[in-house]
Formats: sequence, structure tokens, C-alpha cells
Amino acid sequence: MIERRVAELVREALRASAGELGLDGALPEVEISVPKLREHGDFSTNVALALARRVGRPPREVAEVIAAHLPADPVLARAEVAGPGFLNLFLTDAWLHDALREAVRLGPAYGRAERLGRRVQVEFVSANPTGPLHVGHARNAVIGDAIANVMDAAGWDVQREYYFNDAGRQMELFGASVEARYLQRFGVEAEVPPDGYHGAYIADVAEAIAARHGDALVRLPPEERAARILHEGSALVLDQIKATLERFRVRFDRYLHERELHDSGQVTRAVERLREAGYAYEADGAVWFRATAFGDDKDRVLIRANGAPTYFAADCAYLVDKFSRGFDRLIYVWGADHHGDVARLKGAARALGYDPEVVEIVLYQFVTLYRGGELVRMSKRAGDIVTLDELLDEVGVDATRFTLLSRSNDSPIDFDIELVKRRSMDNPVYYVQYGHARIASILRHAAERGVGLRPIDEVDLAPLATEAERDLLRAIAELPGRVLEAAELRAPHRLAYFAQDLAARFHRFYTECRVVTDDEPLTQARLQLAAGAKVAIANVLGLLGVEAPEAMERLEGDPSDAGA
RNA sequence: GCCCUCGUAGCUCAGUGGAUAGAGCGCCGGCCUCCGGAGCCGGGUGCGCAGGUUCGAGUCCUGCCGAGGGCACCA
Repeated sequence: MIERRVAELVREALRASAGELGLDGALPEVEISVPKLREHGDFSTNVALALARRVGRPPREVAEVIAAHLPADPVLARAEVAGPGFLNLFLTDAWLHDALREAVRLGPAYGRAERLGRRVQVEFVSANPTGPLHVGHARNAVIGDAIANVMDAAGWDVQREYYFNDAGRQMELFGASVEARYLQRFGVEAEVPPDGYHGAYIADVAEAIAARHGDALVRLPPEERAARILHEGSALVLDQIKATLERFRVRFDRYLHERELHDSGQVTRAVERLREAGYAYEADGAVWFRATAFGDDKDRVLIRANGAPTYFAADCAYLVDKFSRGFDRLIYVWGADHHGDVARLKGAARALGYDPEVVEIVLYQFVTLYRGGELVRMSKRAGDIVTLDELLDEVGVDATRFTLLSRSNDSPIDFDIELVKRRSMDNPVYYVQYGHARIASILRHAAERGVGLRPIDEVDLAPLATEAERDLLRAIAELPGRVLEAAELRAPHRLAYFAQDLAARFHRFYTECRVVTDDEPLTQARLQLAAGAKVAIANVLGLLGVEAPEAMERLEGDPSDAGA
């Protein structure tokens, strides 16, 4: 990557000027940034600013010294000292051409870093199997999925995992709710518990069980019946969740059931381990975790007075399980309503003897559904929800994913179904996809005219000289760095913005530069540029889980459609 | 009350301590003999308030104001 090469040049210059600057000890970190203004060069570094105090000389003077020691390099055209002491570097076009060649040659692999040999687990969605997924889960799903994609591209070995909370009170309520509906279906008097689940989907689950067993379960002893229905009901919901996720293009390497942690004794062992470490104690008949030792507001219950372990106890067991699998990073994707649990989870990690820095929580704000400006109220208990499946039926996977990834995790999202459905500029996903389809169209057009893409190493790229062409080249060249950045910051939304930037630069290029002309060398160079842009857009969309179409339907009322 | 997140253009939002803070939407005006006009070009207004750290603060720290969320032997 070009930034690395530039940074190395600057480091060499630093080494060479160390004597003159009276610089002893370690060299400072060299940061390379892309200036906002063209006049400030292709890349810029602030080392001189950072170094000025240390060597006791004015920053501009330091920058001059470093500039004078920059090694000669075919990629480096010139360096300028500017502003308070920036060192601005102007490169030859060779680096832009190299980037384009790489994009075209590598295709789908362009922007993928070398393997780091580091392992990360991303645990996300992890919704209870008590009902269908909705938009809130959808945001969790796309954030986790995109972070996994992006970290994979950045060189991490990623494992995606879903944790089913299929034990505990909520599941019992779910089971009791399904059971009531099942019994009602066969004319047996039964009530859904007041704090149970009242949605229509509960009746659907009951119906599915009835379809399988008829009224056979009615005659079972109550305890056995409850267990059967809970088990089968949650399995049915789970299958439905998996199907929805599949459709949403979210895949997992592993599903872990909380039940297993209990049945295998891992929960008991984890609590025991906390006790041995001196971080668990008994009081009021319950077993407590000394969370206050780690900055939490209060101590937390591990085992209730009635002997039942809490979810937190299972979380501790899961933590032990995750650490035992040797990950370098453990990422949890949580809704902001769980921020209060962060301290105790990290505390648990420390108490169990692990490095809490390995545990990383990605929090995201809530999604509020609107329809044409009108708030869509949702209550899961009352069963008044718009399911993710319904949402996907109505607005589609691409628009849903892109929209949910187009805000920072910290920003709440107002998801207006009518707006996201619209194929308009309220909806940038189509702008980006259109860019991709347009390039595909150009390439088809060229092919029809008998103009094919030659191997890019045989093509002279020097004809790419206009501002629009160079801007597009730069965007393509920036992609690998953007991917690393998005991965490091766990901020996939940055790629959603970058995708729009890429598309915008392509659209301007398209408007200003005719690709297929009688000028053969120019045509060939521009075709290669278009092909590189296509790769870049496709790869960024791919990381977001959004399709890059070869063609799109023309809009009704599109004037270009009139004569076609 | 305590804790977390957020407050940037009329609206919705970007902006990992750097130079003149950006994009889309909306509004006004231009651009199709030609590869897809779902496009392109031009037009302008803004970092909630007050301190502090720094050569340099939208970004870091403190306080205040405002919005959302969390403070269970619930998830």
C-alpha cells in the first residue's frame, strides 16, 4: 500500500537527518494523511510539528531538514514545507497507475490485506428465540456482519458466532405462551401469562406444533408437555430466525446455545472459579459477583436464592469458553441499552484472570421505524411488530442493509420505510449501485463495438490526465487504506460513505470523459479506469453485504428509456 | 440522583488532535446529435454554552444546558 511506502520514505529521511536535528532515541511515529486540498500534495505528514518541541527548533525548520534528506524514489516527485510545518509530498502518477493495475489484476481480492495470523471472534445478533427478528436485530446483524467482513479483509481470521439465550425466564414465558395457544386450539381452557408473549406468531408456532402432533400433547402430563412445547417451539423460532438471517445475507460459523453451557457444567465451573479467585461471595441466600471491584455500580447476582443461575453467570461461562478457544479479540455487538453491562463483563474477564482489553463491546443506538413520517410503534410482548421478514419483503435486502450501515454506530437511526423503498436520492444505495451498473453497461457497449479490455500491463495509462480521471484514480487507490481504517475503528459506516464517494467520482468521470471513442490508446486507458472503478465499488459493496448489479431496471419516467 | 451515548448547514448525517469543517435531501439556475439523465456543473448557511490542555480542538479534559438510553435475585 502506498501510504506504507511513503511513510518508509519519511522514516528514512528522519534517520538521515537525526544527526543534524540532534535527534537521539527512538524515531517518532510517522503519520501519513491525505490532505483535503490538492495544493497540499498527495500525502502529508506532521512529523515536523510533532518533533519541533523535542529538538527545540521551529517546526518549519525541522520540516525543511527532513525534506532535504528524503531519498530519491521513482514515486516521489517533490516535497514542500507548508503551513505551520507540514511536509507535503507530491507523487508521480506512477503510484496511481500502480493502484489501478492492482485493482484490475486482483479484482475481488483488491483491498484485502495480508493475513495477520490474529484471530477475532465476533458475536452478534444473539436474539432470544422467543420471536421473529425485527429492525433492531437487523442493525445488530449488519453491523456485526460488516465488522466481520471488514476485519477479514484487513487480515484477521474471523469467527462469527450467534449465542442463543435458550434458557431462563423469558424462554419459560415463551413456552407457556405457546402452550396456552396450543391448548386453546383444541378447546382446552388456557391463558397466555399476562407478562407472556401475545403476538400472532405465537399462535403460528402453536399451529405448527399442532400440525406435527395433533392433540397428542394435550394428554401429556403438564410438566412434560410444557418441556416439549418449549423445546419444539424454540426450535421452530430458531429455524425461522436462521432463515431470515440467511435471506438477509448474514451467516454464522457457529451457533452456541446457552442451554449447553448449563448442561455441560460450564456455568457451575465458572462460578466456582470466580469464587476461588475471591470475586464471588454468598449473601442473602444468593451468590454474588464482586463487580464493584471493577468499577461497576453494584455487585451482581450469579446464582439466585432459588438456586437458578442468572444470565450473567452463563455469560461468565461463555467468556471462559471464548478465551479457551484462543482468540486475540472478542467482539460483542450490543444495543445501547446494554451499555450498563460492559463494566461487569470486562470485570468478569479480569476476575477470571484474562486480559479485559481483549474483550471489546461495540454498542449501537436504536432504530426507530417510520412510515411516511409516521412513527411505527412496536411492542414485542403485545406482538405488535414489523418483522425483519416483512421489512425485507417491502424494501429489499440491499436498501435495508445499506441504510442501516450508513450511520455511525453511535447515531440513532430513523428508518422510514417509505423513504428507504424509494429509488431516489433519498436513498444512496441506488446511486452507488447505479454507478456499478453503468460501468458494466459501458463495458458491454465497448464489447459490442469490438473493443475489449487488453491485459492491463500492456496498457499505457498516461492518457488519464484530466482532473476527473485523476480523482477517480485516487479514490481507487485509497480503497485498501479505507478498509483498514474501517476495520480498526470497527466502523463499517465509513465504507458506506466511501462507496458514495467512489460512485460520485465515477459519475463525474463518466459525464466529463467519453470512454469509447476513436482514440484507441485513450479508449483503452479509460476502459481500464472504468474497470478498476467497477472492482472498487463492487468490493466495497461486498464488504457491506450489498449486491453490485450488472444492470438495473430503468425507472418509469426515465427519459432515456423513451426511445429504447 | 448516578452512569453511557449524542448535540455540526433549514432537514438527515460524515468528519481516528492538523491547513480554508464536508455529503445527501430541500431551494434556485444551468447541462442530453454521443457509452444508462437513477447522472453532471454552479449557487450558502453551521461545530449547544462556558472554561481548560495543546504549536494547533468539531475532535481531548471539566462544568452547564438539551435529547436518547441504562441503573433487577428481567433479558
